[in-house]
Amino acid sequence: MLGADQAHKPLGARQAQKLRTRQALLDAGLRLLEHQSLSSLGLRELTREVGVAPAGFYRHFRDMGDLGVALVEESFGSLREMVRAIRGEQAKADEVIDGTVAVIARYVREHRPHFRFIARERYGGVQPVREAIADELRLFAEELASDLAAQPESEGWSPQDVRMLADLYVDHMVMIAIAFLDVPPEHPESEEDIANIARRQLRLIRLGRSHWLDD
Amino acid sequence: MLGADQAHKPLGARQAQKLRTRQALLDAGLRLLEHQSLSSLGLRELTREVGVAPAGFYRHFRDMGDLGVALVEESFGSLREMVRAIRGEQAKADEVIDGTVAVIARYVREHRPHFRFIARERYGGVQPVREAIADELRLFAEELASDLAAQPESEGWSPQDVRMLADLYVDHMVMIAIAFLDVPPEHPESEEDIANIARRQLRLIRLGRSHWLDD
DNA sequence: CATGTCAGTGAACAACTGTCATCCCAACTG
DNA sequence: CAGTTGGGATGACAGTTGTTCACTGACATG
Repeated sequence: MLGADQAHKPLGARQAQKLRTRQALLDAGLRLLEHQSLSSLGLRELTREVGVAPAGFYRHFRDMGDLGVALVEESFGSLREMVRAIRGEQAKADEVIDGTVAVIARYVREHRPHFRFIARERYGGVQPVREAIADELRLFAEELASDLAAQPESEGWSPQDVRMLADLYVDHMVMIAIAFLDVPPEHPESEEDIANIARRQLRLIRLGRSHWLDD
Repeated sequence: MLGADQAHKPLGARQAQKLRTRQALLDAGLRLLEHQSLSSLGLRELTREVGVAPAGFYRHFRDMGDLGVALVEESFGSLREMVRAIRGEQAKADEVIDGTVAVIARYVREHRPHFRFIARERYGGVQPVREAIADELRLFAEELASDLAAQPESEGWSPQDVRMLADLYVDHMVMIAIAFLDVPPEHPESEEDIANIARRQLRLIRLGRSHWLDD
């Protein structure tokens, strides 16, 4: 009755199976959502794909929006690794930009369905999912803002200006990731073109940043 | 059999009525799409709202995607006026930015359902609609690029760099418009906050532009 | 005035949808 | 080893969905 054990090692075979079905539902959902949006995904369509009775869905999720929120958390979970990778490396300005674009490209390459889902549902028809994505992105922007504020280039900047720069960066990084989504996975030759444009755009923003206090 | 008359004045009462129901379908669609996405909008749900038999829908559109594409054209039709308003005025740099943000705000205020539709379906589940939106935005970016290229600030710029700047501007203007979407129409007091952030972001991009060739 | 065109109708189709009460049986608990 | 728990299956419920069809009647045309 108390849910998962406090110690997470000895997971009963009972709840292990439950988690497996839950994960199967999430995986199948992500697969089906590659070519349609969440609001048009049917409960039976999903359970049919997994091989589970329709009623079994309710053992794991209240409704489709609930599953969508779970998918948001899963997506941003793997994105958080990407963020740490960017924040970790301290290097020259151009190297930071190159590394950022490379990490975005890698993330999209390795988590394509996840990010496609995020892009599609960011302004999609299911409100709780929209809000979950907005929350995650806001959290992302706040972390980036505190990083930027700690850098010497931000000396003399007001907190509001740092935040507006962070928002600009986050919005644009999402746009970059979406651009990477369009390159066909079978032959990623055009990926370098997109990366080139993205790098120049980020460089232009950085240039604007370094002259912000020029008067 | 030849469709509409070449002279568009003497419109038969017959086809006038047809256009009226077609417009009624588009209007009702836009209304219903305010809180859901196109892929979840049902054909019967729409015809019921208009007061037309379900089969009557096919007299005007092949399917829902077809109606969606028509809505895209309608949306960008009113947006084109906004673009002309921005391109028309020639003024100091800061005034251009202020005017741009103001025009975006006005467009969203006056065509809120149209733009909400665009934002939701830009990466939504219906492929033809996605492509129609992408085409319109690409056209927009090309026009903006030719405008930018004609300005003295672009001297020495490669066409590719002008285009990457135009893409950056277009993407960000869309983000600004989406931000305006979230302000409640009943009391638009927070609109000025969003406008302030948007102006500073555009100013930062312009700053980067003016130092692009600095070395 | 007669004829044909065609936007819109109403009925019927098969397939699908979310939801529920119920039972089953493997896995846990003491 | 008994008893309880709970994930999953079953089958049925009442609606809804998109699509097709023959049709009607107001308009347009010759």
